[in-house]
Amino acid sequence: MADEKRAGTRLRREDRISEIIAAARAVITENNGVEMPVNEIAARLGIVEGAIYRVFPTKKHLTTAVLSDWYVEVMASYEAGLAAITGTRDSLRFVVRHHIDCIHRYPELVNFYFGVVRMSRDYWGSELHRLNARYANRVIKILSDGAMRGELRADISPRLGRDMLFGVVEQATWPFRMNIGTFDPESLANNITALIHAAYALPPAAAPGSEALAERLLAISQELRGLAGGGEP
Amino acid sequence: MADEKRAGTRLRREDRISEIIAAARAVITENNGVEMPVNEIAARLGIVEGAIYRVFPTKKHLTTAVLSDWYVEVMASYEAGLAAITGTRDSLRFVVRHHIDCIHRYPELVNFYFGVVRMSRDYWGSELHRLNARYANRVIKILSDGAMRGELRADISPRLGRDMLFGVVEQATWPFRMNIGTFDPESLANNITALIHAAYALPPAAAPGSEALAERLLAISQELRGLAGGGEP
Amino acid sequence: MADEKRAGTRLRREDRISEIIAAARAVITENNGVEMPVNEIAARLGIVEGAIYRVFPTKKHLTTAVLSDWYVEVMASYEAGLAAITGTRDSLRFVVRHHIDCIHRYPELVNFYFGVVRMSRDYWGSELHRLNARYANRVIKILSDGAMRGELRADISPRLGRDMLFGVVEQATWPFRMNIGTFDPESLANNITALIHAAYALPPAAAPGSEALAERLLAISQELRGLAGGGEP
Amino acid sequence: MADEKRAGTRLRREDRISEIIAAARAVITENNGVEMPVNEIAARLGIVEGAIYRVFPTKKHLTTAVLSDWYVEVMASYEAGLAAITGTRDSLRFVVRHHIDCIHRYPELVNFYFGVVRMSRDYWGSELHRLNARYANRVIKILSDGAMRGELRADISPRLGRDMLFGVVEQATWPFRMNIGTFDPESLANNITALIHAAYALPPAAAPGSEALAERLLAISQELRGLAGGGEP
DNA sequence: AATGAATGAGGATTCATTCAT
DNA sequence: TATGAATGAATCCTCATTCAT
Repeated sequence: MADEKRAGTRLRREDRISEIIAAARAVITENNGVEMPVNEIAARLGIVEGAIYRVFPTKKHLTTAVLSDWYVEVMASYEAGLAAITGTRDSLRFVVRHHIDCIHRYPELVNFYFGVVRMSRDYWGSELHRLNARYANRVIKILSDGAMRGELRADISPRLGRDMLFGVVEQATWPFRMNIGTFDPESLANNITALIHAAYALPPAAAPGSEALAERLLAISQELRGLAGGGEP
Repeated sequence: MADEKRAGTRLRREDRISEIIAAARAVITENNGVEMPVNEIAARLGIVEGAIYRVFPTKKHLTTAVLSDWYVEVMASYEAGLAAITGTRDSLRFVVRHHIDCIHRYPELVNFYFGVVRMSRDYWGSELHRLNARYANRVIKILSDGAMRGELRADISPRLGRDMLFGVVEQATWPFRMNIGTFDPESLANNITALIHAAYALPPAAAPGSEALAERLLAISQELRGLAGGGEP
Repeated sequence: MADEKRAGTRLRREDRISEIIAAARAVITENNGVEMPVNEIAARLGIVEGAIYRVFPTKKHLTTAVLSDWYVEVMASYEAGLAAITGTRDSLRFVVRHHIDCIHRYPELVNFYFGVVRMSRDYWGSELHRLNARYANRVIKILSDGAMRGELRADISPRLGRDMLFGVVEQATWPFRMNIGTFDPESLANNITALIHAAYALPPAAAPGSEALAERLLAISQELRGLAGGGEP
Repeated sequence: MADEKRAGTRLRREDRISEIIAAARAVITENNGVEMPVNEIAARLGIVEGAIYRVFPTKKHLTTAVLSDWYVEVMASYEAGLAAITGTRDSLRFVVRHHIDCIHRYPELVNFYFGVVRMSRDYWGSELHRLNARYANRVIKILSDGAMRGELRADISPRLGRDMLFGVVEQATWPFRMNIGTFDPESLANNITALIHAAYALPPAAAPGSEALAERLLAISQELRGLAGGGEP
């Protein structure tokens, strides 16, 4: 596991940073996202713990580095993908699918984020919190744009839609993240998208094609038919 | 913090158990649901740690006792309330409201449950997991009953609805649970209920007057066109 | 395991003593002779630990009671059996077989005796030590009687024979006592008896008919040769 | 007991390891081979317990290190000595003497080995068990070589001889190891060697000069003498 | 005579962080 | 600048024994 031979290799500061971050990520993965002991990171690199503290003054700094590094990676495809999509529903679907895929690929990092980082005292206002907001708030934008264009309901805050989206994904993938279940990304994404979209669809009262409307159109058409004096079908 | 005076009070086993559970709950609360050190519990009661281990063989046993005790408390009003409600939407609303109120009253216990217990290796299959399932699966029943009665869509698993409900509540109450925000239980419950209900409402495709209605409107419009005598395309 | 209902049954002191001893023995067995926690004894009887300390002032007293009780049991058949045997070899065989059978039936108690009791600071001079001496010294008697009758060598202390006998049995049954092997009492007893007997047999130098006998045979053969009148080499 | 002055001395890892092993050995000795508390080891070195765990992940690792280190020390003279000896009896004697000397020099370590290590659940198959087997099985080789050369009996497993040898030494040195007696290594070794050798000597039935045979030969020679009518001796 | 709650002195182990070299 | 040994404060847990009731 540890690379016993190369201990003490002198690296440029940047390389050492990336190396540590990569090792830390591996350690998180190994520990199922439950913990990230500094000594395991050092052991994995064949360096001593002190060497890590020379680069990262605190474990929290390292943690932040690891996760924001990961965010950068994840954000790239996320924002690029979103940029190429216009429709409301397609955008939602993209976000859902992207998030699900992300969990599918990095369940341990996600667990770490959910269980350790997000739970900590000073997460609020931290860099990671900002990154997460940037990630999550794209959903707010999609929903509020949809509302502005008259496609989606405007009576319920898009923030709640954001919470619903990430909440349902988090819950639905829990057995998988706990190693006691699996899921099919494709169908899960489809179903969640359908639910979110339906939840934010224009409410029945306003939608063309509600039952009441149908009745009224029917009535009108019969009246017209009567006016026209036309024969039976 | 500790009640220095009453150290050594001789209690009946049952009373000691309740006392320890209560103290443990207080310690969880004090620690914002992040941890529950045994020594703090003992200190709070003015007893030694060993006295706790005489009653609970393991910290996990104590944890389970604390949370299942809490579940019992919470379940009482939950199941009673549900029993008194019939309609799908009302039932949903009740669950949402009840869950939200529960978080509103016991944010630290909820944090503890989410961050510590549910994250642990052996939660799956534990007594707490069963209790939680009993709590959560009422939503599945509501949604599938609704589907069976033709009120709700049947094309998406009610399990996802359950995940959506608890997921959105968990997300939406996060700032409050982290002590950095507030929320209004009433309006949050209303909005979430509306979203869930809309999400599981019969989708346009299934409503009388979606495809079928479109066909009929087409036919009517053509008829009208005929009545009007016009010949343009 | 514990007899939950009968807690607090008021017993005559003697009955309580026997009960505790029996439970302690069972606890030792359950723990493979490694330990004998007082709380397990109490739990097994459905009484409290204090009740045990009312009868036995100290755990050591209880331990002694358990083992001397066992010794009494074992001694009965041991001394009766020995009384009925006269020959040196048969006596040895009886002791060996009896000891082996004892280990075969009570491996955990033997482990407890070997590993816990015999290792303790104050075993020397204790009641158990005396009992053990009484048990073991029968071998000394057998060997010294044999020596006095001229059947066995007298040049090596019979104490060493005793140590050899009990030592070899202890070693040879170790895998069985550790739950990682088995043994056949019959053949093991036979072999050990043979070894001990051979070890203490009159050594060639002392036996009528070793060196001396050889000399005499030589003389006789020469005499015979003379009688026969022959002259060949 | 603790060397208060030199606390915190910064040592090279290797030196620290040796130091800890040496201290652990001293602690075992101090405790008569009954226990080896980690805190006493740390106190003796003027370091904190954690410093020990940085080097030995587990108390069991430390224990193994201490004892295998000791084995190495003991093995050196053992195997060298054995290599220089050829005869069966001399080899036996060497092993017995070596083992006795070992107990004479390190009674507490031997106690620790017998009472703590060998009694533990996972001793079987451990490194120490292998080392011990290597040590003990030399006796098997000596005895089976002797049997193959026709010097020793082959009808009883040499394994039993090994058990007899180590068993009798363990028993015979017990009072010394318990600090309640002494012994003379030289004569003890001689006697034990004699016993073992006699035990495995070719059994009387096959040996020239058994008593019965001697009697019969005597009878025959007298008869012959009578027949010959020859004069008195 | 009996109960059983409570003690207290350990014991092994973990881990982020510091600091002498 | 880099090393890596050492820290120290926790943490969970055990168990023979005492003593108030």
